[in-house]
Amino acid sequence: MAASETLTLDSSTLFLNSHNSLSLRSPPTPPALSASLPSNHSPLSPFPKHFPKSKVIPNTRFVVDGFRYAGDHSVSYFLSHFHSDHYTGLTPNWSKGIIFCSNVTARLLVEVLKVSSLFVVPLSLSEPVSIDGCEVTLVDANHCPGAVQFLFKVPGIDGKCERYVHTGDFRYCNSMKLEPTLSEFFGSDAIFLDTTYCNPKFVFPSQEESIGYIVSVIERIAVENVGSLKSVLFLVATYVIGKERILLEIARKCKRRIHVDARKMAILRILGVGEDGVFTEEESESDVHVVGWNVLGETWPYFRPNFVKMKEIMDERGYSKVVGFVPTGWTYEVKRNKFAVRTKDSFEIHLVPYSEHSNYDELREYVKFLKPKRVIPTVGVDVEKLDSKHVNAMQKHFAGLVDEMAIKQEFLMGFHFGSRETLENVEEDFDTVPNQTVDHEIETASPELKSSYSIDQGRGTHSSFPREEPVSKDLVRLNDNDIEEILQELRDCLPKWVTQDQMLELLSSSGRNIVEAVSNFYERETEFYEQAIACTSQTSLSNDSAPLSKPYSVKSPPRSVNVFLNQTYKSPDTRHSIKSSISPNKKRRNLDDKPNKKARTSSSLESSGPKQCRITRFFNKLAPNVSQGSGNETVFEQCHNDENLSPSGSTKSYKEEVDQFIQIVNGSESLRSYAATILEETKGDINIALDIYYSNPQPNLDENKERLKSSKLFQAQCSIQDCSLSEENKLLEESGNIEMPGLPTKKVAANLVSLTPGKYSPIEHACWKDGEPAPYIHLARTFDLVEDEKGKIKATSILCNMFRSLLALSPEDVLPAVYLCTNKIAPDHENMELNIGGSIVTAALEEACGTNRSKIRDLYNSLGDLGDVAELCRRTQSLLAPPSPLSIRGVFSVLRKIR
DNA sequence: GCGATCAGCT
DNA sequence: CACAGCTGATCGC
Repeated sequence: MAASETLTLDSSTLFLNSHNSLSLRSPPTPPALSASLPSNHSPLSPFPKHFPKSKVIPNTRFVVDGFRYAGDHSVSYFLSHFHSDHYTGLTPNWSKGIIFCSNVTARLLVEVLKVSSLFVVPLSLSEPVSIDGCEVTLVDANHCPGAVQFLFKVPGIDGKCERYVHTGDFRYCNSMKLEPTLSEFFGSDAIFLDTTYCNPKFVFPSQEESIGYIVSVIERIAVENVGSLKSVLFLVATYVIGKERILLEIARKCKRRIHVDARKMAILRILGVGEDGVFTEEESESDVHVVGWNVLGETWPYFRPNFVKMKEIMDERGYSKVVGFVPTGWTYEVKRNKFAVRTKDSFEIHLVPYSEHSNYDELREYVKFLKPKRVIPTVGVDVEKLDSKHVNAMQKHFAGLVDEMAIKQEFLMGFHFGSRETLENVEEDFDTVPNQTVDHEIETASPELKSSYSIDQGRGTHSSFPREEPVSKDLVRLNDNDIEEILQELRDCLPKWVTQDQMLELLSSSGRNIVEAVSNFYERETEFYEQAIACTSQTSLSNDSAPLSKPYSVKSPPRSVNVFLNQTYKSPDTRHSIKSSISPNKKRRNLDDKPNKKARTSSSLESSGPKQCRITRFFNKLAPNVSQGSGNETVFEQCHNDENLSPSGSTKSYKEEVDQFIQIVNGSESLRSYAATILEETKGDINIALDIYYSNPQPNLDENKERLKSSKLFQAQCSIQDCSLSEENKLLEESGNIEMPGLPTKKVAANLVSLTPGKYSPIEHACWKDGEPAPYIHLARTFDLVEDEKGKIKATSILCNMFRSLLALSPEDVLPAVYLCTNKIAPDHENMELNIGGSIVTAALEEACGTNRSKIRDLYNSLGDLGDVAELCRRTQSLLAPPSPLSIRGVFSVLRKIR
């Protein structure tokens, strides 16, 4: 097969052929078999409701290591490696589907487990094949011989290709970074990860170190006993498949043959290791003998040596000393260069940590390398039940390494799409999976496909599956009508000022995926907006995108399209948090007279957008580096420090900031003194200064200045930033009803939300108006209060009030708000965990939505954390808002409104 | 009676 | 604390 060609397989065809061959071979077909054989016109049945998520690849019928769950729902099975906990369900009578695996595993299946080769399809490493319209690649897993990881490219809903990595059992090693195919899986939709040792407490050295230790012990003891012939017996405990490397390395480095029993020898032959005679079945030819796993002692729950057995063996085989090695998965007793040793009389047992699973750091390294959208643990969780608590706990270990923005965005999208989700509702999409009915295959099935081994050779055809990256840049292959249709769709979803060129760019960089294109647009809306301004010099713009509709002009160098096309749209350099200037590190830096110009510049430019960011905007923002927060500091302490650190000396000119400010707003020098005043007030914080400026669009300077100074709102804003809530409240209580044109928030005391539920009016006491998107400040205030609140009942009530306002005024924002509550929260509180439990949020929702606890509990148990929230919000929405059609346009118009 | 599954043990 | 795998009891069709 030429390298450029891709073998194309179809599991249904293979399956039917195998069955035909089977019945030809043994004419009296067992009734059970014919019953289980799918009829020609019945499609595969849907996956069972509670099919383990970690064993099925979304949007396919591919089942990985899930033979015990085999059934009529699939004929495409994958086996990552030959360990019984992964192949349980497979028997010599297996006939429920085609098994795809590595060559080595295929041989083991056929020769050891006696599975019919008709159902086994071996695949080569690193050679993509097309199976059922999906591209599948096997790469080595550095586990036991034959163990592979599976890489899947699955055609997605909008012609976009979804990518999944299933590691099987694996131990990460650096050479994986060199695997060329793997580079196509950066940012995969999910990685199914072997989380066996996903906990920092499991520490073990590299395999090389462990092997080195064993070798050194053998050599040392051999030298010590050099006088006496054949006196010391070395025993190495292994299991059936795995840890062969230890044996090979002992043989190589100690220049010894290794004795194994006949059974082990047969396996080794199948594995193709030790062909050059390193292994022998003759005891007398070696003083290194392989023994079964539990011969030297029981390993669980803790190691208990079996010296009795060792003595038996010693006497049997005529030695005077026995040294055993137990290569256990890990040991807690790893001291510096010392492994645990148990000795008695002339026996010693060395417990050697030798793992064929990744350790904690390696897992994180791999996830960091691939930066997937999700991590799906395959081990250590009860895969049968979707115990989301466990899964979530596991996933926490990878926070910051996964593409969190993508997850959040997807999550929001899923919400707007209703049930159309990728991972959560996998089974609902099974009926629509293409090419997966068995009916038409019978005609296309080639009669010569008697043995699936033969398939491997002959029938390679060009794959219809696109080989290029999902982010395809050519639109050439589409005809004009298609393009126009897509553009129209996009036009409906985007603000009017977006140009056709910009839309084409978006489409191109999103692989023609409209959903993604729109997402990307909102990611980069500021840049696009600037481009539009630069190109058209318009000052008055369409008013259908709320945040950008205000006619303020932005003077900024027109950015060339290429500049940011060449950037990843999530590049940290271009996506600064809108509030990043108050994140602890930066703020301190600024006050230390070491302003980070770059950071300030970009964050200021960022803030040239809306004055009051929306709740939903959070999801547009780059995930902050989680390690950056010190963790224990609260915002309150932080701000306190700031005040101490910024005495009157802060009247220093802020010249750079003023320059920036003027450049951002419109460049007129007449603004200079005004700008300087605001910046002085805001201690040089351009973000706030801009907020203030834009909240007073008519700069009658002196008057404005005075107004600003006395503006309770301004002070309130500052104090929100500074987190001195009591001050703010006092000011707000004194304040009248000064109208602030263009400012979305009403002047409402920050602490109203802490009123008792009876006294709190969700509409009157909210800080924004009906129909408007909810502002962050709503959450920020609530979180401030809740954080300070010790009493659970009070905290619940505060949150409850918060949700009541959201439900009443901006129901669309409920979900983001819940999400923010249960995870990271508003920008002001970036890098802080809200110090409340999910139960309080639940209780608040319960009260706010009028649901009862058991319903929420049920949802929580059946759907998991995110699902629970999404479902809850869906229900809440259906109760409190008129049901909206879940069309794509509806979705985006909703999104547009939110933003 | 048979295969699938599980507890218990190595 | 969860590395693999065997065996015999039990379940269920």
